[in-house]
Amino acid sequence: MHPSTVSRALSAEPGHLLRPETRARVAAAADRLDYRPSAIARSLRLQRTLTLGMLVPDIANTFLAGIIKGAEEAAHARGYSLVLCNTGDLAEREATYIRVLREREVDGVLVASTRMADATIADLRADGFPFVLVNRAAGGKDDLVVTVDNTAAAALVVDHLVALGHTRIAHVAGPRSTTTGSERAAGVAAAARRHGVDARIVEAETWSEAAGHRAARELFQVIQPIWGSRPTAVFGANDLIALGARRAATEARLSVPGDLALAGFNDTPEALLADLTTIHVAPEEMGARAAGLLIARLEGQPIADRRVVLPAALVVRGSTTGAALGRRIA
Amino acid sequence: MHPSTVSRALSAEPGHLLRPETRARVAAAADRLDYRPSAIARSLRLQRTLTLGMLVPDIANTFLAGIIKGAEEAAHARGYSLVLCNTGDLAEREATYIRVLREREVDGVLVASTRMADATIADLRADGFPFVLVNRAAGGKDDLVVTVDNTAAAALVVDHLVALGHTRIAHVAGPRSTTTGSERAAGVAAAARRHGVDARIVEAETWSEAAGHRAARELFQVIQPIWGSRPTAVFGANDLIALGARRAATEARLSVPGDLALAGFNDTPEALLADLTTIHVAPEEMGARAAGLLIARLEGQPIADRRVVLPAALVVRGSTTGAALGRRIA
DNA sequence: TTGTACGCGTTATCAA
DNA sequence: TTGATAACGCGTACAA
Repeated sequence: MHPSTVSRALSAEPGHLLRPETRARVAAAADRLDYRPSAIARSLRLQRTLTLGMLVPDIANTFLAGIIKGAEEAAHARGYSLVLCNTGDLAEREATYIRVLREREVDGVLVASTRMADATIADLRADGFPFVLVNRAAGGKDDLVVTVDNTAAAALVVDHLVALGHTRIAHVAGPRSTTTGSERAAGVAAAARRHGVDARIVEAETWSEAAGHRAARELFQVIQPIWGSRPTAVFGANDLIALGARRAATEARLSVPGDLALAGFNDTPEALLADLTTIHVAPEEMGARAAGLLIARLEGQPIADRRVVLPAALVVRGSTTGAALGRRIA
Repeated sequence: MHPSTVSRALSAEPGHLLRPETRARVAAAADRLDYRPSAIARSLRLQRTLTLGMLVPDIANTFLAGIIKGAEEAAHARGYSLVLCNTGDLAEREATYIRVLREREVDGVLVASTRMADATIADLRADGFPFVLVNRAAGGKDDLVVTVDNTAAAALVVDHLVALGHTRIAHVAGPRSTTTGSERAAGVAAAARRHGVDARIVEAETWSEAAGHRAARELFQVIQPIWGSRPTAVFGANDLIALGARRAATEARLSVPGDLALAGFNDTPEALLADLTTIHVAPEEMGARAAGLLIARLEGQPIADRRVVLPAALVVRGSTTGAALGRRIA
């Protein structure tokens, strides 16, 4: 049996002419010896690995886990594997991972990391290395992006709170160094201005419950005295931050929604548990779309939209009943 | 410049004798051309990919996400990458993924999948393919395993409930087809027998909140009438199942912990949110230990313990105050 | 329809 | 100390 014949027999390409008998003989032998063609050797020859890299700030974040899940599923369905990299949103680790992934010659990368140093991403762009940005804004106009309209979604929350009658709204923003953090904060500011209501913005250091807690505690202790009276509503830039704010509120003897309305962003399982009003985004679809976009790019398929903006809808739950305003709404 | 010289210059191996000048010249050129050695070609030559596969039933499960995070971190620290595979605990997908991973010649696999068909794992064993089982029991005596003592941990929960005075305890078990599910159920049964208390066990179809809800609803509707009086405590085989049970309880107009004590397993962030008594396990350490064990095996390092059993401690929270028994405990 | 020859980019070995 | 050579396992152009 000759290697090239085996290769042809096992190839999915219909272009190869060989008689059924030979093909069958190869299949039988392969089965008997449980022969596995080496993807490594194939990658070396074809100059593609059918592998994608994925940069994520925190796997343990349930929203990001959903994105990963969707991406992995979509990638696998198209014959691609996914190499997962947890960056902790640290620029240094991001750069290291990008280097590792490129040495391993992944065909492209999905970047869900928000704090990605512009330099690193600019390198990718300059080198023409295929990538898709997920759940974060683009640097360049030509980048492939799957995201939500953070500014508009944040405004939805403010609209909702204002409709309930709130006029003093605090926003615990995500890190300003992240694209999502600054976009959502901008959305809050713009909407508040439009409604003519008062909004104060404090910044959480990270996208975690703990950082939300710290920032909200500072809000209640520092901002509130300056503001004069306390906010009647707090909007956390993601669900975790909102939950941290809830803990700080509890410590300040403020009940939710009795004394304080509370809203988050992402509609993670935690938001449902905590009965939190939030912005619903479909993470698995986001991941799947991103992987699909990257693979389309890799395989030279036509790309309709370079920027996919997924819908983001307000989900109203018990944490914003208006009870903080004297039960305006039952 | 000659390829082998470049290889030697860029190699980390200290065994290579070459003069500093040459080394510097290579480094300079590599830098100028931003040359990246091909990990693919190296893998082909060295017959190892420095890549691990990881089989997980559900990335979106926060406990598993923690395991993945720990494993990825540990792997990366040792120079390995991690290919993530989400199996949904489906035997067919597990088999497919194993095939893909072996074709890609990953050096070994971490198996956190609980429902892994014995046939597939037996294949790995028979072929001498390196693997480590994480958070699930071993099939074979010689397998490498990182787990907790599920039986003992489940007994801890029963001990706690009995100490509070509960005598009718219901366990919403995980799927019997999973090793963790059956071990925890066995632990409950044994502990109940030892204490001479009544325990009923129902089975959730999956490790999800929804399945926990369904099973608990059945518990309240079917088992309870048979039992005569309702259980005063429900122990879910993981936190999600417990939260599903809580929802079913709420629907049955039972308050927690007023009418019903509730406990879970894993101490996920959700358990903290829901103030759930649970068994604390350190998922990141579990993942890290598993990756470490696998890499030690791959690199021929001595292995002290083939079976690592991590500590599992009871964390008592508000969901089991004894209020269900007329506030035996304040 | 099948066989032959070559190259993908490394690194180990041997020769210089 | 460095250069030359072979081999890892595959896919493909070309020859037979």
